[in-house]
Amino acid sequence: MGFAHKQQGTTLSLATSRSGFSVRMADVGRLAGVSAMTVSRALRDPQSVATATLRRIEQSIKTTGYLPNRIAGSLSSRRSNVIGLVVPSLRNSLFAETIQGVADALGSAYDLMVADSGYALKGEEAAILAFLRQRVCGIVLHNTKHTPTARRQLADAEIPCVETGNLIREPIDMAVGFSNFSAGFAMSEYLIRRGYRRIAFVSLPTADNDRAAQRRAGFLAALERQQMKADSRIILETGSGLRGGAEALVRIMKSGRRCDAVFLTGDVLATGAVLEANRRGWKIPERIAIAGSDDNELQESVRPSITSIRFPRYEIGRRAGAMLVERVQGRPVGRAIIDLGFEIMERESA
Amino acid sequence: MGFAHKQQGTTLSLATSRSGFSVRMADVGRLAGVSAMTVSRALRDPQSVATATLRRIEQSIKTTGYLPNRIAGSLSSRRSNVIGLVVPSLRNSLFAETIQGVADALGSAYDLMVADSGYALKGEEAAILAFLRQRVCGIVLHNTKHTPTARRQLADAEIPCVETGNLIREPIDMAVGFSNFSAGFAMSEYLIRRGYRRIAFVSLPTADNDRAAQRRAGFLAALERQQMKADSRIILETGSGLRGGAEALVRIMKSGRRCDAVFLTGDVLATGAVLEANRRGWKIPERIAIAGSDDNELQESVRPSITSIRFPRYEIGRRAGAMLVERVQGRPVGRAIIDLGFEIMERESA
DNA sequence: TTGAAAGCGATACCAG
DNA sequence: CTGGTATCGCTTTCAA
Repeated sequence: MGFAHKQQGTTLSLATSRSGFSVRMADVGRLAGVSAMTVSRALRDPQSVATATLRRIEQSIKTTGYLPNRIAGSLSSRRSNVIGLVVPSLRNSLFAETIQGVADALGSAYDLMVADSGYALKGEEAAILAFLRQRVCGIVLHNTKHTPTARRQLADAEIPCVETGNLIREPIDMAVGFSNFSAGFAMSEYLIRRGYRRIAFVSLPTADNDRAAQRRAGFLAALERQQMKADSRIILETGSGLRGGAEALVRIMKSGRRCDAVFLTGDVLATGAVLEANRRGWKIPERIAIAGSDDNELQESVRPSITSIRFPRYEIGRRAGAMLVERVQGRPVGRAIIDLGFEIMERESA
Repeated sequence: MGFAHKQQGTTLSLATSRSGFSVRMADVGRLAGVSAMTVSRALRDPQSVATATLRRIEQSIKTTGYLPNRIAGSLSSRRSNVIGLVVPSLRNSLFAETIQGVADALGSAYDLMVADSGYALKGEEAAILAFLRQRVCGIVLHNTKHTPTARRQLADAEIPCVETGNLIREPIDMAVGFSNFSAGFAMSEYLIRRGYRRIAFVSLPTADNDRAAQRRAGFLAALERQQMKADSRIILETGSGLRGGAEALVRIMKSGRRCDAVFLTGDVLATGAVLEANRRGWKIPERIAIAGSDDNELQESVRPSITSIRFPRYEIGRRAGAMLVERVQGRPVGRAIIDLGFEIMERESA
């Protein structure tokens, strides 16, 4: 139900009748012998109030159990303290890292609203509109591809916005992330350096996934640079989850194509492949080497442990949140595009 | 920065000068030849407005790009459309399931604010206070243990509140979850039924974790019922993560105590134990059987696959969200305590 | 079916 | 250092 249900009497019998919920600034002030205005100041800039007054106000807040009404404050100041975050999915632990990073960066001064796009551009657009109606003071998007409407609304709103994940050249406002192209390129080079010559590539469907598409592009670019030609028969897309990785590996091994390594990028594909290889008795990396991405504790613990790319997802969230806060507070932010890079974790599988 | 930065002229040059952000209801009304009041009605209850008027208003909204200001609406109606959710951690995929469930239940009519308690009661209290300041219209807590202050504030606030997870007898308001005691009991009985006689128990530290404590209590109760006495030397607590499970298993195996099965409950402990057993060549379940909880895709895919308890975390979130919405909308909610149970997934490891 | 007036509970701005 | 007054943009309430 709504808030402030109690009767709104004009007098205030202290610390008894009302819950802190329906106490207003004026009530706190009355008890402290000052106006609501002074209470407001005391709360937001204690320095600007005489110490004696401040003490009385603090006491008054305690006895009344006053809880500031941020809705009123936001309306009045035309500025909320809520930040909105849109991720493709709330249940995916990849994004969970970033969410936690953003939350940590906000601290106690800002609150976090979240929504998932359901991996759909239209979903993201809807979430953005909902946030704008709530007059969030900043937005973090996990993605750099958006509908035209979303871009326009965001620009019109004139609130700071950070796009995270796949770095692009022309962010709406700010961006922090890494280059999927570089990541694909780097892993490809790593495998070549290790002596692998017939490398398969597996990703989630690239049609609606610019990250996967760019990693593949990077992968191919690295091959080309080494004068190696890609075998399109062992470049595939697969479903998500451990199963997706397992199936892809089987398809490759049964394809009849020569292949000494597989780079599976995205989600837990590589783990699925390793588990499947273990089940079938295919020796890793002797029979087939395996490399992955989106590193996590599991890839480190499974046997053989998986060589993979680590993306700084938590750090991305933190930086995004921090940049937003800086901007909201009017402080200038340095570079508007931050590349946090990635790291190749060398392990047993490749 | 804040919202509505543009100049607030009194006249409105259509669809040109202003962004939808600084268009107010009155502006929309003026263009449609009605008052702001009628626009408000059209938005919240289209039926109550003449169809011709409605059409003009819709048109006007489109051309002006009007975006309702929920802050003003909430202040005026003394009722927001934001729901607050507190989880121990945002990065843990266990809670991510519940978060997604809540978000899905809210649909597009409500927005979701999240905060993490950092696994601390004080942290939860702080998050609750922040939500109350934002005047959320309902709260979901992932946990049933709270500080006295938190309980009091929540009760005073008189907003609906759902506690999820470990079921308790006396919820602040509503509760949905499962019994950790029953879960521990059930798995214990399962193992006994399968013929195991010397069963070890591993959990995260129970000191600040009522769920773990209750699962252990359930485990012990089941042994007792079978006249089996527990061997306190193989009842341990361990750190979190795959490593925690691995270490616990090693401690048990090297303890010199007889032991034919281990029930590791919480997080990914069981998976860690299985991977460690594989590394050391301890045959599962012949040498040692292993059972877990918090089932996930991984436990199903690892070899041997892990027998474990599946908790309906997504469903819990959904129900919690749905109950909240019902209550916020003033509809009566049936039972205030819902037990969604759990399921034992029989697999190869025990 | 529609509108005018009076809030909602804070903050901005200007005085004192 | 403190207070009065006018908003902020919408909804409630009552009247037409």
